[in-house]
Amino acid sequence: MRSDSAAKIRNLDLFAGMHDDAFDTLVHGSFLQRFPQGVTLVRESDPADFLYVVVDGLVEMYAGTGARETTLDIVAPVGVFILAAVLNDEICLQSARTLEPSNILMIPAARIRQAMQSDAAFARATVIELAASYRRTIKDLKDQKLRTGAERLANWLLRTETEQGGQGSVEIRVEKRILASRLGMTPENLSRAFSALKAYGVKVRGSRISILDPASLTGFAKPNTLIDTPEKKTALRSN
Amino acid sequence: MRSDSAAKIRNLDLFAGMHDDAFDTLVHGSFLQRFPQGVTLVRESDPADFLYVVVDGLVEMYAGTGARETTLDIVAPVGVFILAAVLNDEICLQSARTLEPSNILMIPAARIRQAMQSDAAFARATVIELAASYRRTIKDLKDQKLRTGAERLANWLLRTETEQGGQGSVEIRVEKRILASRLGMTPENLSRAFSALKAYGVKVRGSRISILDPASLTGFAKPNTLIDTPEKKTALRSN
DNA sequence: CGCCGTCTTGAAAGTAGTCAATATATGTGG
DNA sequence: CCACATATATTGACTACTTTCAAGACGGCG
Repeated sequence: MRSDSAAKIRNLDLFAGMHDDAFDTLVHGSFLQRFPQGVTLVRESDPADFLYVVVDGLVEMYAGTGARETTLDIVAPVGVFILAAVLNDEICLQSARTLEPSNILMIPAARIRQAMQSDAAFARATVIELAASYRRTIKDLKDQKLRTGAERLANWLLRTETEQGGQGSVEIRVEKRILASRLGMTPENLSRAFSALKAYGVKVRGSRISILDPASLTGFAKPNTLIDTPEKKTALRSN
Repeated sequence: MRSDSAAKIRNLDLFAGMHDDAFDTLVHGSFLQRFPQGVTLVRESDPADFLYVVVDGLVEMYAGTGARETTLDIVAPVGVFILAAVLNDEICLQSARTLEPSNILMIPAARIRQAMQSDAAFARATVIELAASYRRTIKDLKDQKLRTGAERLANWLLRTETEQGGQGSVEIRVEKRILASRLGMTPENLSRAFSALKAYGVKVRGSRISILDPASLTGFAKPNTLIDTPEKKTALRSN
């Protein structure tokens, strides 16, 4: 593993408090591997044999039933996924595929569970990260149950604008059909939602969205602290 | 605290592995209190000062934005709620109110966090319970994003029939408007969903639902293992 | 009994999904 | 560099699903 990658991972909240030897044990059994775009890393109902860390790239978490399919999360560096399944030695509830060429660290599940036993700091960090991921999912559920598609989009735009530095515009980093799925709607419906937001000063040019009248958009979106405020810890996704 | 209540709590997966003295410390600072029906125990955006254990009764977890409101979970004995908020010392994302007269154990949040530090078995149990709760919420999110209202109801009926002993019928233990909210629909829509399920052998008489043709209902519901299978550990809810 | 809240049913409107056609990108090979 | 093939994005028409509003039915309780 290259040392900058190692440093990245070491600094993850999840691993930062670990003893050096426990961390070394974890990393020794692991693989850092490069995957091209569009590779399925995990399939739902697979046993969780590895904990995955997105070191570089972008990974989509998704799930389906027969015909329908939905995107549950998009994991950016440095993020973790299928932590919950690993900890409880259960099958995965979500599939994962790369949206870009990605560097992925794969840590054997058994080593993670072992580190939980042997390293108290790791156990505590895991609790904190797990709780944060859990709270993010509850927020997603509230977003889904309490808002219309256009409202979800409007609030996503406001959150993402802040996250991207508050420049009054948002760059969509994934295909719009994936954003649509993440927001719980069809691509057609996302297009229409963007059209509807024109009235509140939202202008679309390809993947670049301009927010010309933030006050107006906020008035429509009615953002809610208990849905739209990011959790303190951000470097984790799991299932 | 009465000794049967104490035993109940002691046997919760969350506390079962703890050392006796750590458990005693936890319980000593706690209150076991009886609340009438309809009492709000926690309001969303409150700081999480206590971990709550439902010893007897029934508690609704709900949340809202301005006008709209939705039920996120219904916690039965012996279940825990707002664990995630307690662990991360964050504000609650959900409100809680009693649906029945209930016995509730309130454990000061500081003691829980302290027990996390001092008792490794408790830390591990917390991870397992938290992961299970997290996975349940992901299942809820999938249920919500991938299914129509009638499908959610059909699958809920099949799951609940099994849970209640497989007698070919289901007893709804809460008001239908609360079930409707839990399933992500209006009361009117729940009524219509029940009507739609008549065609698959579902008969409604008050709160008693008969499943006359399980095969037919299953055919409509298309249950999915990755949504409808209960997590191994069940004695926990948190936020 | 009679009041009150819940539950059900109906009609209308709003919201979202499907299907089809067109437009816009993206990428490939000539 | 262009033409083409392919995939994504948008738009329109239609259908399906869901909510809202309103009225009536049912049921529990003083």
